Amino acid sequence: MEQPRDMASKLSEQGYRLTPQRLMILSAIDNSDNHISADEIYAQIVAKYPNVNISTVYRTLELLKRLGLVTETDLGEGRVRYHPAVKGHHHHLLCQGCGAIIDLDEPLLASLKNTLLREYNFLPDLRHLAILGRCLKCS
Amino acid sequence: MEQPRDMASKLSEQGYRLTPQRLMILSAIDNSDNHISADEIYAQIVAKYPNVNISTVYRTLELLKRLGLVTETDLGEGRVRYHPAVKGHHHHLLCQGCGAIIDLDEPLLASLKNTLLREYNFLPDLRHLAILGRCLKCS
DNA sequence: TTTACTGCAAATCTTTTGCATCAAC
DNA sequence: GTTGATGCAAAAGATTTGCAGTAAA
Repeated sequence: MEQPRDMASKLSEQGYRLTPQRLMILSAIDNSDNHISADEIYAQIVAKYPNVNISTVYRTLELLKRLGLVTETDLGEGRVRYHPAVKGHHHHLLCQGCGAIIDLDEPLLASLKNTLLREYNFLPDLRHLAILGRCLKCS
Repeated sequence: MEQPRDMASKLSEQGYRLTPQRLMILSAIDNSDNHISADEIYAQIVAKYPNVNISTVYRTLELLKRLGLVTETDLGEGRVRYHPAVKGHHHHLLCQGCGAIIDLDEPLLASLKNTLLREYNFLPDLRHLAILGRCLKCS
């Protein structure tokens, strides 16, 4: 199995410049346990490097998306969250009581995928699926 | 089976006023085949009644949501869509190629719901679920 | 040296809100 | 006549963009 090269190497391999801003954005994304939003990335960086701009964060996220290095998830919060594509695709259970985000394993939805293909001729992209509801504590 | 009374009657029964703006908003929602967004409702009304304001649309949608008369769906378009609750809950397949919205029947996801309950102690609210992907033509 | 990348400011887009007026009841 | 609903204008929050200067290669 090939060791996944890190995002910075992939950027420079493709001819994109490795600026300090990009490196900080990459590490913020990579170090985040949960999925991180643009302004969380920004806040984390501004703390150490006060004159980065949030538009740089958005432009970098746009680039990483285009290159398939990060994955975007819309949890219906009115903002979008990102996480590294190499960490694999998750499905998300978002508790509307306490806000907990539970990651779901990929195979669980395989049968749903098959059903949709078979009965609706629809090829779902389940990589960014988010399911809202309530966890045990909150229900 | 009780005949579902229309949204206007329910509003006035609950002591809310039936203004012409509200009636036009209600009929826009009710006549829309697909799920309709706030600015689509607004555009439709302004055509005939040029001095309605979009904030009235938002305030009415907020009210209808609170009363359970309309249902909100976030298809990840950066805006929210609405449809009458009496038309039942749908699950949505959104084709990212051609934009088609395919409605899915409720029972289809029953087994998913059961699995999430059993294995994750999570009670999903599947009423507003949207699944992105590609239809036969576009895949 | 070249030109991709950045910071800044301003624009966009959706949704929300304060406030004085207006109209449904 | 009351008070809830509206229009207007402005604010808010996320994201995008134009532009001139800067720095990675």
